[in-house]
Amino acid sequence: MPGIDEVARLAGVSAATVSRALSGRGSVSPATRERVSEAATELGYVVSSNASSLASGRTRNVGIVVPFLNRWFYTAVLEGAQSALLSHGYDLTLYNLRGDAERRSVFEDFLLRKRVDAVIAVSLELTSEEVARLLNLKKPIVGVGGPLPGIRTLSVDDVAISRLATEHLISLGHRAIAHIGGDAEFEMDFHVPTNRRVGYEQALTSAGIPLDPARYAPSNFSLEGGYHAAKQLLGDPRTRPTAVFAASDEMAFGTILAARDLGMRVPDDLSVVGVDNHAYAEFFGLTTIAQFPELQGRSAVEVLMDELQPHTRTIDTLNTPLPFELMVRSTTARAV
Amino acid sequence: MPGIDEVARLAGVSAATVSRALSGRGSVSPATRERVSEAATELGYVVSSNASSLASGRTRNVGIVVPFLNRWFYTAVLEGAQSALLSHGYDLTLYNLRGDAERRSVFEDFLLRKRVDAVIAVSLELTSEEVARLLNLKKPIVGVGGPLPGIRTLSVDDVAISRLATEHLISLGHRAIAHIGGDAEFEMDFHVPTNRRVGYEQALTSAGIPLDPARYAPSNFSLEGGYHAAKQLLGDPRTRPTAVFAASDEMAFGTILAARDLGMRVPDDLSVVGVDNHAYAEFFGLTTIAQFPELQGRSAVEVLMDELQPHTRTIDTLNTPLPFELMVRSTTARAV
DNA sequence: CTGAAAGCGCTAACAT
DNA sequence: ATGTTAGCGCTTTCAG
Repeated sequence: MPGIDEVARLAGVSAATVSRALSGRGSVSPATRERVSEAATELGYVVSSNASSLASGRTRNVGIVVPFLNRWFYTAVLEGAQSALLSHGYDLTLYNLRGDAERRSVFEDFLLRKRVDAVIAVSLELTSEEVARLLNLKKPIVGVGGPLPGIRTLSVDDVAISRLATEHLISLGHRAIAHIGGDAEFEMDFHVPTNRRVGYEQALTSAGIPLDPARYAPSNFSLEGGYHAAKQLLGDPRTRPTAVFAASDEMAFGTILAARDLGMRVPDDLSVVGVDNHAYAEFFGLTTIAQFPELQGRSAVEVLMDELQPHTRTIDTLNTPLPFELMVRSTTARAV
Repeated sequence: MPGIDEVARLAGVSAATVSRALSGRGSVSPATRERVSEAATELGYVVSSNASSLASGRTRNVGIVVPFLNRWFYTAVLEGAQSALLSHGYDLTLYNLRGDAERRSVFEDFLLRKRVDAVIAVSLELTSEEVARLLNLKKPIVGVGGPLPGIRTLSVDDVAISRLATEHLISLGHRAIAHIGGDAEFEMDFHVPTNRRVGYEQALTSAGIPLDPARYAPSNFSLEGGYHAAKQLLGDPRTRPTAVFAASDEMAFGTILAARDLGMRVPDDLSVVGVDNHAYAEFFGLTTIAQFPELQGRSAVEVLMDELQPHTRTIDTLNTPLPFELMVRSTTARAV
């Protein structure tokens, strides 16, 4: 492992120049820069991130905090963020909060070690103390997926998404439209559910369809939860809805399976629409609202990079609202 | 952000003593240790990992390299590893290889920055050059899930797993047992498929059941892939198997859905067994072989910790073969 | 058991 | 554009 001095010697310059040439900060003549690069590759030199960080105060590393790993949405955001960071030359340190002890130590120790230049918080509901600790870092922070008080957040417009989903069903002639959303417990961590429900209700109201509490089933965003909620909703043939809007694709899959088990055909007897465009959505032919979580991760990184290195920005993701898109497949059809 | 000197001043000792007291290396009297800890908490002091790493050569950070994030197995391993690392006070830097450019820079730049004390490679098929680079780091490395030439690896016994799965079917009286495994392309990244097929064939042969190439369908370990492979296998009613052993739960789910679509009942007309104990397995009532990927991640960390801090080890995960377990649910039944 | 002193390997003024 | 000089904030000999 050669050090900067050996590169300097080989290139016939000082260590300072090597540093400048390799990092791109400060001016170096093209010729020297070239010689330095060659010397560096020849020796297989790679800067020691610790020494560099200590001296410069920059770590080229961002922390990303997620509540779980085992849900499709988080890993997709993570992939987007990871790949964007890599292309900017940044490392990504992962903090998974699954568990109270872990949660405490992440906020009270790990994030304070000055190992990160910035933090991305994914779909987290944080206590005010946790938010305070984050802000105390005096580092750029951006949230993805859920509004955090005092922290800038990238989120899709959940109300608009569910309005769109519901309007799609209405436009197909459905009026008996049920909704499977989140329950109180789930709300704690996401507060996405409420927004989705609001959009659903707005759409119904605009269409002059009265709201019916019996058409709402709380669930937990999982396949299994969706299955049980759907059974509940579809069980009574006299009150059966003709369409279900599920607040996540996984719950929509559960709904499709429940409908089959009840002998209903999708979409003939029941239309189903979800939200996410999950990896399985195409397989199930699920009509859904895509929300591009990878892009969300990517955008979060762009926002941070813009703060970290103000001139480097390529595209203006900062003021673009996050996109979503209705993907019409084969689980929705005209009401009979 | 207070520095070590302020803590030293408040505790009335030198910076060296603070360092010793807080890190646990070198001897400090209990009384002093106590005073130092108090001073540290009072000031909210947390060591700067960069300064510490630079001075000590230890980073308290391990890198984990995965080929994808969007498969259940990887995130499960990741969760296990993350949580184990956290409890040891280590950070986890994630490298996701999805893409050639990314792959190159991970191996040629990122891993060389001396930011990690050790590396975990998950289910990776590496070129010999990549392996060489890893070994060149002179850092502890452990693989999870696939044998890497020259690198110690933790893997379940895939042959034994699939022998068990197949024997379970045989013991239920099945003789027409099909297998859905990996295809050539997939083999590149995992080489798990071959082992699974070997176990399947061993079990059949031991039971005196002749192998039939028509009973094997290659696929790609996905739900969709399993679905199509199963349709192929089950399509002809005259040659239909009475049981299917799928090399992953996702493919098993696909098989179940394909069977339904063909009007077959599971397990009455068809028994299905998978491998993984995927999060959805219980929902589908799938009989499967659990392989505890979280534990695999956890064990990988224990192995590394054992090298990094030789005396600290709690349990002996080093010489224990990785466990797997047949979970009998409701997709397997006696052959009719 | 504790303190003083010498770096770890780089970067950032400040000169030139 | 480049070199010189101080550190960045800790850890670790080495003394005592």
